Amino acid sequence: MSLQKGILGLLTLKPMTGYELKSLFDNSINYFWAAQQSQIYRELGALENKGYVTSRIEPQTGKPDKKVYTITPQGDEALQTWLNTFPAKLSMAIRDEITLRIFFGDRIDPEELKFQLKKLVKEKQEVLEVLRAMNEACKGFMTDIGRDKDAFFKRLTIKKGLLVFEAEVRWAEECLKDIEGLQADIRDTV
Amino acid sequence: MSLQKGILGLLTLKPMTGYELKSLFDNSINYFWAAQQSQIYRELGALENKGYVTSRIEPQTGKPDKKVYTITPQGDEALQTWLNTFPAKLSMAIRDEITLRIFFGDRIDPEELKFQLKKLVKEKQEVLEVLRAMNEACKGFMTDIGRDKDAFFKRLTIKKGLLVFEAEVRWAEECLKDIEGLQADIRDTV
DNA sequence: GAATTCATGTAACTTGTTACATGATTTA
DNA sequence: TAAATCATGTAACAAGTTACATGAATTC
Repeated sequence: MSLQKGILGLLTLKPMTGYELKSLFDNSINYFWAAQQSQIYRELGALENKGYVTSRIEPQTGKPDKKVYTITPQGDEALQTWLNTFPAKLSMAIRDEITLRIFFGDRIDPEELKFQLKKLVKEKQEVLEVLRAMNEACKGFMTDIGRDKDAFFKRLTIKKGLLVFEAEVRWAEECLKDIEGLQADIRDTV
Repeated sequence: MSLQKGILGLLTLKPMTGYELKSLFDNSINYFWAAQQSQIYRELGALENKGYVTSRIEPQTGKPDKKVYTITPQGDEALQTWLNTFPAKLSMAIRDEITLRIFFGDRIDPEELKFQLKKLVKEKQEVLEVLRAMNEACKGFMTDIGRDKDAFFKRLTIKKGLLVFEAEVRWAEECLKDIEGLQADIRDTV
């Protein structure tokens, strides 16, 4: 359901094709809501069946035809209803594979583990750089606070990514240090 | 797939029933890997088909019969293979509903938003308290470091929960402050 | 007397993932 | 010439969610 609401929300910005939606997901909200392209097309179909979006085909020359989706008043209302009704439990189920592996870390070669943790740090730091750039870009629209409420909320979500990913990087770095300590201890006791 | 590996990993501790596995998931690794009871039974069936676990029925008096699952050498090997082969991308797709809602926060009543954020803080802080207790409990097994490698890795995962959830609480609290600031600004400019 | 714990599961459904298929244009 | 971009989707499968069904024993 939430993916449908995410699509509706993005369509309030402007009418878009499935393809454009996919790249918007990837470039703006991917760090807190990921979506596959096949899922987007599927959900767009479902939304059209419900009358929450309409589509029109725009022929193009040289490029494939576009199918542009527009949110309807009913779609807008459905989005608003969803926004007004928070679920009983806000924190969702987590599935974090790297942590699961580390839980069974005594069965993994420490060197391999360290290699993977370093890779994780690199991955997360790349996202952090993007988020920092996004944050700076948002500041521009924030000069008169309270005016651009939209940029205000976008920045809150960016801040979430920054704080959480920074915590993850810090964790991975502490893990690296601890594992090295463990290795040194094992060498000493032999 | 990972859920199956999680089940296999927990079964290395001791043979267990689906019911016991569910409560182990809930009480120990829930904060980084959640599982539904119906999913656990389904995956246990799949694991049995693959020959990764075997089951025997233990009759009980007064209580329903138990079906105790034991990991097989093949299951152990499958787990080991999985632990040795890390995926190309370590960070998994995130779906974080509260952040999605805040992204469209300009369409939500600020008072409602604040109420929900406070609820989120409370939820997360409850988990944090459990994690802190778990962390203290683990310390007991850590007096001679390097010995109890198992407790060592369990603590690393606890640390992840602590750092990430603390970051989330900090974020929610900053959000609350920022939203109050926004409300004050709006009052002033009217 | 109602709710919780213990213990099994099934059924129906919704979401998410991976791979495939098509085909022109542009960039490296 | 190979890869990436633009643009549509389908098919098959894997994983996750919600609700239902049964039933004794225990606790509030």
